[in-house]
Amino acid sequence: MSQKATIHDVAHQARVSVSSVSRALNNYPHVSEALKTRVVAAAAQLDYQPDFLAHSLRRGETNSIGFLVGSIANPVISTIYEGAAEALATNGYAVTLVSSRNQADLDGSFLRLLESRQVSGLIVSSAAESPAPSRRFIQETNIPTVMLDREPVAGERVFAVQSDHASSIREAVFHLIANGHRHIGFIGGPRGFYPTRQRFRAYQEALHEAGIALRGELIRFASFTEADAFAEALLLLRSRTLPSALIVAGNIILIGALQALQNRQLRVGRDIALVACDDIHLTQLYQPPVSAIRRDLNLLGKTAARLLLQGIQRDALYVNRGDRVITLPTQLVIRESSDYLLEAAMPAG
Amino acid sequence: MSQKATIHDVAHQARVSVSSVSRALNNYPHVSEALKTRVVAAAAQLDYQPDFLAHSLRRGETNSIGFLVGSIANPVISTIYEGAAEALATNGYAVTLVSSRNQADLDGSFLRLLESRQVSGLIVSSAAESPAPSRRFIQETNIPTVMLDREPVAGERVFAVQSDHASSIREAVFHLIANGHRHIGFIGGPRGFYPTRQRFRAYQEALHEAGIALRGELIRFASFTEADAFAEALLLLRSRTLPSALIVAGNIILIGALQALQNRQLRVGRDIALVACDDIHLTQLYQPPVSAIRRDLNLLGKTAARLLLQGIQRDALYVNRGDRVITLPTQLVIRESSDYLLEAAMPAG
DNA sequence: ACAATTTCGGAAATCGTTTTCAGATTTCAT
DNA sequence: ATGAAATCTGAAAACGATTTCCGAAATTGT
Repeated sequence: MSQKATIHDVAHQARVSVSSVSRALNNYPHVSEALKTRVVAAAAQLDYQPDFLAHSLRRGETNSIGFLVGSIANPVISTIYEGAAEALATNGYAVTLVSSRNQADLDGSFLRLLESRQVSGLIVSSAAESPAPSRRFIQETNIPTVMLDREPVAGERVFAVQSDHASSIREAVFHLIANGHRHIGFIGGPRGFYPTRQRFRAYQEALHEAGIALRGELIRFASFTEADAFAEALLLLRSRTLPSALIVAGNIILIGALQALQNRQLRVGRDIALVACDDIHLTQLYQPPVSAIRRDLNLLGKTAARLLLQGIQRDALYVNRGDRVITLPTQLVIRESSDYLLEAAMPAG
Repeated sequence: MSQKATIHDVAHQARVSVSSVSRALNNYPHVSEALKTRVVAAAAQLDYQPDFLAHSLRRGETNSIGFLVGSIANPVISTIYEGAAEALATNGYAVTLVSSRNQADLDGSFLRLLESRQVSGLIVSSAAESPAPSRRFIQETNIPTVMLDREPVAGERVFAVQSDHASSIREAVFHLIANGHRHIGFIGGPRGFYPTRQRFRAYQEALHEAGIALRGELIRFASFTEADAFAEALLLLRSRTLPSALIVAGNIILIGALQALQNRQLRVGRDIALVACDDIHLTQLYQPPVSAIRRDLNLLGKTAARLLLQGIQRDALYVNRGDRVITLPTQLVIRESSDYLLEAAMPAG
């Protein structure tokens, strides 16, 4: 059968040299119309596609992006991915996706894999935090990198897209307080995890401003598994003082929390108020619908892609830190799960 | 700074020729221990990593897999992906993921993109069906391909992993009938879509066997969007004869169906029985919990990966059709949404 | 008409590997 | 000791593109 046509075949067909073919096809200056049309015709006739590997080897650029996630089965991450992938695809980039299965210790080796594949840029949304080898890698590599909802490491070519978790958490806390709640529980993800830190700090600050003392027994942190979230939620719901409201920081955590609430036979929106982070199908369809903090995940992905492409193109241009971190807004959507006044236990001493 | 070390640097360092380095590192036969240790030492010292592009160009193999999906934000697909990706990663393959955003007309160009990237194999889970250009591509390409839950096209090197939708749908229909239902509605995905066809056929056959006539007004097909599923479900629920039970074929469809049920103020598990396909978090946490057809999605992905790697390795070996299509079991999980007897309208004349 | 400039085309080098080929060395049997 | 076979090694040719370099041709200016 017809082997794949090479540039030599095209050159032969068009009766010109290989270099002329290359120039004509990559529209270089100083190439006559006549030659150009002849070459394009020949290329079309032979259905010539430049060899990707040879092209990249010579050019030193692969036109592909490495994307590291903790788990693509997480709906938040997969939606971000879709946004980024669309923007990247329209710019001619393909993306190599690797999942570390929420095992932070694998991040480093996956990043090295991507580096060895010579990706032109990196988008990172893995679990690893602070003094992890993967962060050192990002700091030291020369590959432009965008971190998703993470504290960006130092580095000229490290960018970040974050969500403004804090303001919506504040809003949620004040919303609950306004509805009469004083015992507001909090279940977060891992403590080292950037969104968890942001959310928890906002929770603390808002309570402090409202003059409500923090109660350690109403605060729990879980890992990234539903099972663990379930266990922590259960512990929380068994604490001496049952909270009248609960803030659940993260979509996986929400699963575990709902399981725990059902297990304890607590009716959401009656026995306990619930506010979730990440507005997913589940929060909208649950009975009663669950208040949630919404953000435009698709935009988040698109923004990451845009930032990365800039970082790749302006190879040498200096970009100051202000432009290297973008924070997108969030929005509290109040639904039945928390939209009621707490009758009992008004501070009537 | 230290440019990346090449094989020449290693050769120089070890005072041997480049070809010897290559042989030593790729442990070829007939290479002396002395030379080998010298080379490994030099390589380690220079932190030498073979250049991926040069390697692939020469070897004619990229050790990467192309993965085409309609949408990775679909939790079923992303779970399958995770399963496949893990198996592929442990075998040294990276995967390039492309999403056609459920636009079947884009499939062809994405497949060509993957081909031009010279992937060693393809896993395809796109929407496109029957006489689509993308199917012709798969039929004609020389790249080993695994189709996920699709009717495989003809071709020596085309494999498929499917789920046994039919048996669980039958079981579901009989379960509903046993509980007293006679008006059982069905909402499927696109008609050309393989899982829909399988499910619908089983639905038809089961009703037929039970001697219940099909009612066209209780059957609807939706596209892949929730909005459309919602619209179709609403139409169904407004039909002259309200169904007492509903089978919902697919997780996106389920979203729309639940919206429609809530919109019509029909209580699941009381006013209407519900059986969903795909057992996702939503079905388990919904109140009441929703009966669902469960399958091991991770295994599905792993199986696809295994099949593909076989197809890549046994380059010339003939594999007969029986071994090219694998069907995995499904399982009906009955929950409160359908686990009750229909009191009214017993056939008591 | 001649020199100076610009435009264009082709041979060859390059990217960093793997692999072929053949020459050199060693092992082994006789 | 000698020839054949087995083992080791290095030079050079791939892989398929891009890019440099140089000379030929065409254009321009005087």
